[in-house]
Amino acid sequence: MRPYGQFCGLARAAEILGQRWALLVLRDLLVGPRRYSDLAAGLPGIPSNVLAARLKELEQDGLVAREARSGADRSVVYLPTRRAEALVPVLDALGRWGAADMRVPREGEVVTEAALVSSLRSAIQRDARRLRPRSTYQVTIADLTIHVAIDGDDVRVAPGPHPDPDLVIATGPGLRDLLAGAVGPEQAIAEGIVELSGDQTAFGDFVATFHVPYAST
Amino acid sequence: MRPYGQFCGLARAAEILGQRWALLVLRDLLVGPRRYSDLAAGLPGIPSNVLAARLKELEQDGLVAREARSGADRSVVYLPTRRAEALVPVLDALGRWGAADMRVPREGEVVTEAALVSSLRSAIQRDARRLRPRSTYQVTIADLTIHVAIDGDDVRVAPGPHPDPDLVIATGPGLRDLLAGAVGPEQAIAEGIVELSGDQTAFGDFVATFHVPYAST
DNA sequence: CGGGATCCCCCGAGATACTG
DNA sequence: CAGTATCTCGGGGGATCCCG
Repeated sequence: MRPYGQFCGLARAAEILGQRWALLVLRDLLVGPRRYSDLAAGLPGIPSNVLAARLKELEQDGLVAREARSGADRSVVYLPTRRAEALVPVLDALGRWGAADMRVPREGEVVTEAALVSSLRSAIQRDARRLRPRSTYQVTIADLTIHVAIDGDDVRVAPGPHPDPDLVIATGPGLRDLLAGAVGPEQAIAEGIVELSGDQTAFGDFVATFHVPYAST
Repeated sequence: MRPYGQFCGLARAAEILGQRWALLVLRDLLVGPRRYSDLAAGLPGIPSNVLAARLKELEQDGLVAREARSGADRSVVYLPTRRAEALVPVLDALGRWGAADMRVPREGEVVTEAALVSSLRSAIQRDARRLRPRSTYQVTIADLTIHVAIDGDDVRVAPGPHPDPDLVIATGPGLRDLLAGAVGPEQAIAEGIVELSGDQTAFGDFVATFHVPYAST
């Protein structure tokens, strides 16, 4: 990591986070602890040596901790430190900014589990008017499944299915338009952007809970 | 700019802002319009070809606009677009995060005008209790001079001297401790971290207006 | 003199293979 | 499973040159 030679917080941040793949490694770790091979699988295209180098650097910079699990499963697990967790609101803001002119996947772009979870997390509107105080959702895109559990102001987004979702939503990249409000809930249903099963009256609540606008101009 | 191949706002942001020097070029432009040579001078160590390449890419990405000034001074000026301005709160947060474990300059690190202005801007506490509703300050570090004008909740930080400052503050990298609250106003005076001239009673107001904490642990 | 373009060198990323 | 080893290649670092 070549230094910028400036006594400046932004320059220091850029030295760490400007490294190739660094932001995405952190994004994945901030969704939950990951093993080396989890990370490799969740970051299609990352060269193995680059992943190893990033993890080593991020550990040295105090953002990532290695935990060697003992016992039957003696794999190595990487987890974010408190310093990395302090980045969550920053990465959320960065992600929303980047999403502002992201409407349709480019050729060959994929959606990963961490991308989906962190996108929805960054989109949470805690003050949204809700139809119901508690609700649970399961969202599927291609072969990915995540879930959302809302309890009052507490909104949780996490990987994997939900044991007992009120509503199951199957969708695709068109979800982006829905989050931006460019497509309303009824229109999304009508146009087949989403397929619902379960308590369909909860869908409005789901849509109101998340928002990531498009760039104004 | 090699794509990450993920349909994800953070990945899109990383493709643009993860480029070497990109964040610092934007930081400088967000302080004010700059000519090519202004940028080169404000970013010590940036290779000329890299600056040219970044500007071209940032223009293509819709973050930077070129404006060819006509008339006597027919220089080219670069300015941030609205899309770049939407980054201001994000870069502020990033800079504060980076500053959280930045206490002392590393060997050879310098302070630039844009670094100083944007650091102070990101540190503004709009809800700070003030001794006086209006006040103006001039801050000098080495050969750099910037100024601050406070009018109620309106706090402005800009390059250059102020025509009629209430208080002139000469300081150095020790300003970092002051912003973090690790050193109080009186202590800063006593230890020679700052040298004041003018209305010294305004110094407490100045200190209360800006805050960038150190990392907790 | 401002605003770049060009050249060469080298590091770090990409790709792939291989090992404890 | 968790990396290291090796090779290639594009882009950055540094200096110099060029053009209006």
